[in-house]
Amino acid sequence: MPATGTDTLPAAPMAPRMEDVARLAGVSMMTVSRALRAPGTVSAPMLAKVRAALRQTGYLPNLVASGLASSRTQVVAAIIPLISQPFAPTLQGMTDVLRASAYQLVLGVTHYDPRQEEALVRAFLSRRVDGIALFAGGHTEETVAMVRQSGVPLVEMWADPATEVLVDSVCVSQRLGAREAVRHLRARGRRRIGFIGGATANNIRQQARLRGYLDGLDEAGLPDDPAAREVAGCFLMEAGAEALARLLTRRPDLDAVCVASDILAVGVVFEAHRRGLIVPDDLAVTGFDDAEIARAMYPSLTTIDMKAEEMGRQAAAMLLERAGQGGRVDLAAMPSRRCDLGHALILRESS
Amino acid sequence: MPATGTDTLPAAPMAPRMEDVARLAGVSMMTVSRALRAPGTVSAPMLAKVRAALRQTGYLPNLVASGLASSRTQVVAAIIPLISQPFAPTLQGMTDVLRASAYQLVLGVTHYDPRQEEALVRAFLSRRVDGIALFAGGHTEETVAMVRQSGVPLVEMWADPATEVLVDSVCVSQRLGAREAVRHLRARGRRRIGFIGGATANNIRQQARLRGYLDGLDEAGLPDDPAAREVAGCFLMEAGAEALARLLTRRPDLDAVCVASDILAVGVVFEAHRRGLIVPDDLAVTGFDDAEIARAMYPSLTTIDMKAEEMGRQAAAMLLERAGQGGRVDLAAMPSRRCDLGHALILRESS
DNA sequence: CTGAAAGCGCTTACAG
DNA sequence: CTGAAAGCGCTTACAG
Repeated sequence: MPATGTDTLPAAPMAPRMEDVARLAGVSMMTVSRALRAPGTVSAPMLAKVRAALRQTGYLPNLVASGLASSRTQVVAAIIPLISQPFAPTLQGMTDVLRASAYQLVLGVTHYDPRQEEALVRAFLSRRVDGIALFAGGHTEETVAMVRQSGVPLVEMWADPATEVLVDSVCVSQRLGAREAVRHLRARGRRRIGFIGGATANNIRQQARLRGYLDGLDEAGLPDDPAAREVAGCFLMEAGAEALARLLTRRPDLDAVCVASDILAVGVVFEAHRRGLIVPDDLAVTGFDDAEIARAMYPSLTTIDMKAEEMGRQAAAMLLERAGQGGRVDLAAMPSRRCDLGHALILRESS
Repeated sequence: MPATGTDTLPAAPMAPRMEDVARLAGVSMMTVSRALRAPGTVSAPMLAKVRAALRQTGYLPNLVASGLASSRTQVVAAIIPLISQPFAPTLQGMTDVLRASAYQLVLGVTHYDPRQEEALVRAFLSRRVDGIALFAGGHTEETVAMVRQSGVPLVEMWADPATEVLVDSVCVSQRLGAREAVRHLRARGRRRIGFIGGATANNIRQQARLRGYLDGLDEAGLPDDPAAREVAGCFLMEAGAEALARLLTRRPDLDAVCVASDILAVGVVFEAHRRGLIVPDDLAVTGFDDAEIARAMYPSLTTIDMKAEEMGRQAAAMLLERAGQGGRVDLAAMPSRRCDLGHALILRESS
């Protein structure tokens, strides 16, 4: 069977286009387009014809084409440091809100690297997303320049109220939260309160929490002892465990540790048990974020609730509002908005 | 100042287009397009002119337009049940692989609901993604029909090797894994081995793990005691704790529990401690997935490694390969591919 | 190696 | 309320 004529082959089953639906319904493309986006503006008989044709063809609108024509992609980007606690709930909150508005979420992970954040912002601007949610602080100059020039709606999440932000932001009181943790430990009679946190470079959250710890010591008239502070290598439980081990080598007499992350705090509690220390009797521990495990573990973990999921919901809502108002944002002219979620000390068994 | 003439207003700072770059460089749009996508096909002097213009304008290609023109969006969709352990590492693996190929990831969350999965598949097909990664099993008929008709490259993740899949798949031996967990507990001398898992409706992973547990009992000549099995209400640690509480009410003499999820198993261990039971002396516990906490907790958790991150990497790689080969997939004509990651028993302190 | 033309599948803006 | 025309910003396919 040589040289099969192309006319004898079944046509490639192309996805039906709006024009196909229109022809089948006996109306113009515009009527189909309206029936889809604003059914109220189409007469009942027309609408019925269109809907029948829609059903018959199994038509799926091409959102790439509509994105090009309308300059609105109905896509929002989320840029997070890691796909893990406590950021996963923030992502969850965003997808929940976006779903209700038929928006989709594109995801980028920076691994706490400002250069990777820059590459992601560039990629998302190229995709003409309708908004970008990212973490406050630690941006390169180029990232800031691109965002400003593009005018894309932007919201910075996990900012401390004192953080300088670019435009809109959702913030939580991280500095006050850490101070409250120290106050609480003092009220429980603890006198030698250590601190374990993550690296502060490019991480304004860890910076604010460390400052809050120092505020707390200061307020209590306790001296800051740098040897009673330790930095965990990364945000893994094991890194928290290792940090406690190093800390106890230098300061075996600590009776409390304020830990700037639940993930690290969980590792701290496990390491304490491993060493035969009883939490909280021998060592009180407070965490940060109120991750799932803080409530579930035994002993349960006293922590500062950062409202991770609500933060995602608010960020998505702010982005949708900007997008609904027309899209472009002039950073110089528009008033920026801030949503402050505060913080909450959650008392549990570990302190 | 009435009626400001529009010609006196500064033009809205539109993002530069390829045409603007071409004009500045004194070349045609095609040359700019080639310089961007296949620099090797452009002469050195031309390339230099284009690159200078690119730099000067700060041009960001419009990927929406190029997606429409080329029918390739460079976007892949991931549809997962929940943004949490053990799926977060799968997502992480996908983003890592996709980043290297300049693909982006759109995310959808089903909450284990086939109807939500269907809505997400529809939305992603409308966006003309170049591939979809979703979880094996639990699809509606409509989901299957849409995927088949669209011909979009698809890969099902977290399948058991025996699972019937639509096209390509990445699988892990969940049934064999559970059997091995029971074997291990038997070898440790345990005789009354209970089981805790999640709901099996729409969840082939939990189905396979339960079957593997029954295989293990059968192999050991132990009778299946339905009262020694319990279903957790959801995949939260607390649900695991509650499940153990119910189980011990009926069968207080269990000396081991095979748990079909690390998250649940962690809750089981905490609940055991809460009740003064020593793990593993009084109660041995095995988990499933090898989540971060399995290694970090004290006592550390014996578990079955499901290679969550590698699964994401493989799924992304398979999708990229299909996309690179031209895109459309004819399910009837093309051979489907399967990647089997096996499983591994990780021995730790809890058993 | 370079470019002019046509077209991807929609929506915007304007008529009627 | 409905429709014909133009255009969104690229790439494909074809010439030279």
